[in-house]
Amino acid sequence: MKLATWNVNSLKVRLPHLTDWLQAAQPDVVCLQELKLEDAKFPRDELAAAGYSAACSGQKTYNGVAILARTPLDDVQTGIPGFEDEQRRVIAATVGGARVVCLYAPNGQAVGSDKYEYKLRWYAALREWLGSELARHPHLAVLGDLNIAPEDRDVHDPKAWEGQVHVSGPEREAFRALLGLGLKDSFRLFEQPEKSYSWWDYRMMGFRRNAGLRIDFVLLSPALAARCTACTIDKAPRKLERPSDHTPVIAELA
DNA sequence: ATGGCTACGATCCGTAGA
Repeated sequence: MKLATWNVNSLKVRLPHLTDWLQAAQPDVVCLQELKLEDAKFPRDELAAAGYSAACSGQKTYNGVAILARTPLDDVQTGIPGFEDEQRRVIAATVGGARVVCLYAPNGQAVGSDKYEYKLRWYAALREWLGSELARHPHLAVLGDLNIAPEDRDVHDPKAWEGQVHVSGPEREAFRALLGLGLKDSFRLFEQPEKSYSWWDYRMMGFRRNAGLRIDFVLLSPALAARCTACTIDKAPRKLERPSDHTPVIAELA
């Protein structure tokens, strides 16, 4: 079983890339972020033709998340229970015996800003919720754009980024708190190439210079981590014309 | 030099992303 996550940065613009990639990569479950479209405009028919059913929680212009699967999606839930939020950042569903949580974490804009405080509050609520989800669902997979680079090796230029949003101490603590629940960063279960990233700035030829961050993750509960045989970053879609600034991350489960 | 792209929804520029 292949589980993947991809921040597509506009599903409308990236739909051709997505359908080509589904064909090439053959994932079983795909978590998408930054759809930037309302549910009424979700391309359900095109994705069904590609062999995927979908659950989505979209909004105009900003945010928006979806889960695609080759098999039916059950018990779909949106948002973090008890955390009031207009922004569509969270969707969960049961698929193939696993509980799958798809996340688009807040960006945070700048350390100390209102958006940064919102990011930390969002993470505090997320941690509480995922703790109870882990107790309820031993087979839990948490995928998405977490907008935190957890360690310096996940940052192309740690000196330049020091103290900035995405790498600040409180953000890294929030990430570690998820691992503290028992979730495993599946990418780090395996030998990986140095300077592996999942996002590159559109500006300054970020991709060509490999000036990136690793901010997209497949986190697995202990039971699923034990079944994980690989986790890879697929850079192919980032090389296309008009790419998303993020590229897919894929975990394989035996 | 705090910019540089890209998407969006509004106009021919502002907001947001990371």
